[in-house]
This record gives sequence, structure tokens and C-alpha cells, in this order.
Amino acid sequence: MGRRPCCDKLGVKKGPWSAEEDKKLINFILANGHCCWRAVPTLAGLLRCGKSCRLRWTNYLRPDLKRGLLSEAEERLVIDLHARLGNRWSKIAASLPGRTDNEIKNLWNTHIKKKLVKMGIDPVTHQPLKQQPSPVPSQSIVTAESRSDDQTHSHEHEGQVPSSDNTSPAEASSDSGSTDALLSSLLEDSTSVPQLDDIWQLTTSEDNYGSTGAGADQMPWDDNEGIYEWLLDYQEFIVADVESENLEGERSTNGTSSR
DNA sequence: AACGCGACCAACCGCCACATT
DNA sequence: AAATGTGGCGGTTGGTCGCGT
Repeated sequence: MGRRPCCDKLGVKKGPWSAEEDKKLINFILANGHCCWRAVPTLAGLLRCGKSCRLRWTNYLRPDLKRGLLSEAEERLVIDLHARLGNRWSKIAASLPGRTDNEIKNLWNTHIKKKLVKMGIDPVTHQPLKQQPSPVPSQSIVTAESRSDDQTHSHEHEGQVPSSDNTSPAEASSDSGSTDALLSSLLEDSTSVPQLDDIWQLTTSEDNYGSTGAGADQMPWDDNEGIYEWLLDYQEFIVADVESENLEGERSTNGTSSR
């Protein structure tokens, strides 16, 4: 009530981000971090609202994003967590390093949901559908069985399908042994992905800037082109890496095509 | 070759929770 | 305690692409 919008509609650009805008945002955040998203567009010289900048950064530009299809383990974890948390994508995403809530939400809505329906599982309640569905793909069976096998069934008390009420039971992690195991294996898997976090910490730490005596307008690198291109290269590398991992995984598990 | 359709995904919108004044 | 500001979340939309007919 009486609350003004996050940004003026006037003079604010909307729609897809251009490479130039990405570059500006990346450069600004690498140099300054994001103390206040509302101020970011002004300071970075972008005609965007702060919210848009934040979304662009967290969902797309952040260097620690994995991107690409979910691995089978990740997918299983998503299904499992969704059974307990419902559509709390941010909480689910928190358990999947390098994945964003938006990405998981998209993946859920596009194929995981359909996959569950094919398997005869209601994607909302995670209960078997009343009417028996058509034939089930073999890989899907594996997923379903493994889910019901290593899952404690604790979430199958009906109330668990979350309305916006209770505070996430999984965070208490009292009943999440299987999920923890999954997560652990996931984290182990993720070691194959280059750990950018360390680099990231270095590149964003005030110490590094401060020690060089460089001001906010002076990057620690010779030019910003370098880090920008490096970021893009990195993202492409991750995509390729994840895709090849998925391909191998599919081959080794005699997997069906995911699409 | 052209068209239609569905899948995918980036981005927007509105609301909410929390912090600050 | 109320008002206000900000960040974050989840739902939804719209554009693009690929595939089938």
C-alpha cells in the first residue's frame, strides 16, 4: 500500500540483455560488488532497474553457475526436495551448487514434471496418480524406484505438500538422511567442475583492490576486456563440461534421451 | 519449403518478509 | 508501532528454436 514500484517505468529498458549491458554489469560488480541493487544500474550506467540487474546477475552472469541439463543425481535430488519443500525453488536451489531457483523452476516445469506424470506420479503431491498412466520409460522407473526406495517416505504424509505455511522441515535435516547422501555425492561430483569460488573470492575481495591502491574505477587487471572474455569463456566451458558429463552419464546408464 | 506446435528458457511482475527509520 | 525501503521469491509470460507434418 502506497508502495512505489521498484523503479520508474520511464526510461527503464526491458527485455533481453545486450552483450554491452552484460559487460557493464559484470565490470561494475567485479569492481564494486553489489552493495545496493537499487543503485547498481545508475552507478553501472545501465538503463535497467535494480531488480532486473539482480536477476540478470544471479540467474545468468554469476560465474559459479553450472548451466546445462541436470545430472541424474541432481534431478533426483530436485524431485526429492520438491516432495518435501514444494515449490520453494530457492530452497531447492540452495542444495544444488551452481544452480539457480529460476533454472530449477524452469527445468521442473518443462520436463521433470512431465516425467513424473509419465511415471504415474502426481508432480504436486508426489503420490501415485489415480488413473494409471501409459507406459513408463525404463530410466524413469529407475528414478522412481530409487526415490521410493531410498526415500524415507516421511514426506508422504499428505500435509507435507506445502502450502506457504510451515518453515522448511528439510532445513532441520532430521529426516533427510537420503537427501544428505545424495547431496554429498553431488558435492563430490561437483569437484570435477573447476572451483571458481576461490578465484571469485580473490577477484572480489576488497583486499585485492585495496592493496593495489587502485580506486573503484581501476581494475586489478590490465583491462576489463580480459576478465569479461574470461568470464564468457568460463561459462562456455562449463556448458560444454556439463553437457559432456551428461552425455557420458547417459551412455553409461544406457540412458534415454532427455528430450 | 512452409507452417504449426511444443519445448525451452530468459525475463518480468506482483507479492512478501525483513530491516531500517 | 507504523511507515517505508530493499531484497528475494514464485508465478507467469513471451521470444526463439527445433521438430514433425
